[in-house]
Amino acid sequence: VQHRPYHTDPHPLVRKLESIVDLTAEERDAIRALPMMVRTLNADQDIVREGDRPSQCCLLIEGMLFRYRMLDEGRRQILAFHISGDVPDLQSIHLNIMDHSLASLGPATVGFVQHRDVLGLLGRCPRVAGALWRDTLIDAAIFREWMVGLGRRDAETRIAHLLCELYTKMHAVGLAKDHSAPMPITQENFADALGLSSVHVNRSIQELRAQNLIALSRKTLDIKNWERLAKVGEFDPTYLHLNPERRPAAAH
Amino acid sequence: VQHRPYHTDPHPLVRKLESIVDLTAEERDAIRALPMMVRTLNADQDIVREGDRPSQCCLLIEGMLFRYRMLDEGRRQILAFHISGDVPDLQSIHLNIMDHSLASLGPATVGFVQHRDVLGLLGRCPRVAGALWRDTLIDAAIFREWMVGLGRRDAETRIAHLLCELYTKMHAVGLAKDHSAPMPITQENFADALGLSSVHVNRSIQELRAQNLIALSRKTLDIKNWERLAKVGEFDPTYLHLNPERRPAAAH
DNA sequence: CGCGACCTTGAAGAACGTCAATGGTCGTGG
DNA sequence: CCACGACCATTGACGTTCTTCAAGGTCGCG
Repeated sequence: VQHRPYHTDPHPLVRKLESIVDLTAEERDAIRALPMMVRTLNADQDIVREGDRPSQCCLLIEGMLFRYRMLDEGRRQILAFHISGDVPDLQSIHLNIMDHSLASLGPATVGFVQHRDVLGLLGRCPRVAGALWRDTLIDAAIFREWMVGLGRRDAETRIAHLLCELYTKMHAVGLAKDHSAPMPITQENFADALGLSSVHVNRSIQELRAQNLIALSRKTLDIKNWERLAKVGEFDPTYLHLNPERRPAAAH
Repeated sequence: VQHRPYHTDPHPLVRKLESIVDLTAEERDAIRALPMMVRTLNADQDIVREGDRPSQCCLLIEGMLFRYRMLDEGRRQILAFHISGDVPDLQSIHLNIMDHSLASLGPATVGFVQHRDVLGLLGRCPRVAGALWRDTLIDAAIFREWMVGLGRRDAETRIAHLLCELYTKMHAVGLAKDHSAPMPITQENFADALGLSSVHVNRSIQELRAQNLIALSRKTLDIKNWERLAKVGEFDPTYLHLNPERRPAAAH
């Protein structure tokens, strides 16, 4: 567990926000000037836990994070996966108690920013505030889409949909291309995100492989047929509210 | 379908926001001064639809609304239920295309406010803006809680949880008391909200009745044993981020 | 080379869905 | 006031999807 300041380009938050709005030089500088303590995490380490009252937010620099809730008897629901540039606990600025936990998926690098510094930035840069506000609304839209899957889609469709979503999000910020994406998510993680057992996830993934839609190995996803995967997954990217030109190409 | 201005007390948005923050007289006046066109709706009428690009927001004055998404073959997922004082499509200020639809559950009265007027209010009253932001974050917290239910709870638990949530929300704004609440939600609505078939909802409700936890008839819910219902439903109201004193009394 | 983490497989059972018919209740119009 | 229709709740029989349990198998890494 190390803590150190961070001042390297490209700043992940700048990259993320510029996929939503164009920033002025001043706005970019204001973001880069945010005091941030950097910390390196191993796999499966909690960052904030349900019940905590954090005084800082967490910016994901590298790796993936996930949010989750635990129930008794080991039942777990994963609520979201996050990629570089996300601020998964931005809500803690306005809701002082955490109603879920946040942890690293694989090894990850995060930066902590004090709430007061974030609030200062939001006050000084209304357009940045707007972009972050918009981003939390997109988060909520993703929650809704997951609800649709959890409530009304079968296992194979849920998995295909999630893979399309993850690829699309990574593609939008430049973390994936050519229908290939880093994928440090185990089948048990998928199960907990999709409300399934890991056994059934395994069998459903094999279905997708058998149809030659994907290759999904230890740490990477390769989409072999984007259109058909999107069709099987009932994937319509409207809910991600991306710029059209940031969506994956329709062609295989 | 009628349209007329609205100037009556108590203003539902004032009542709702005062359950979150205390408002000054100026803030109350600013809200009451919002130009609003009132419309009366029958049951099951769409207000905005997936794909629309609205230029106004909808304030629910009386009755209940719900948000939903349709899939093919009649599959439907209800995403949220809303009560008086809610602004279910506030997000349309920042996300210009609707990714889901909004409709009335029973007969309802709503007021439409132009985006530009809402934005004016938010600019003039930062604390109102903060309260509304907080409210959309609570919405997102409710989505997460529903994801937990859809993914990891069985039918009986899901229903009990939803009933606890609805009663608690209504209680917080004074729409329910004495463990009794208006409930214009059909079993088919419950099914579409909980990711179940209406047949299975029916059988699970009968389970709850048999344990003498609830009486649920045409239009009202009576909770006969709050503690045990909350226990069966694994209900912990933390995620609603209410003032502690606005929660239902622990005693039966 | 051995250990731990993850993936894969088979068999049996539980939870939930589907289909189809019946019954209740409420408002409405004759 | 009664009869009707619409909408909703209820019931039974039967299928399907998914879970659980338990046992290997594979891969990477110290």
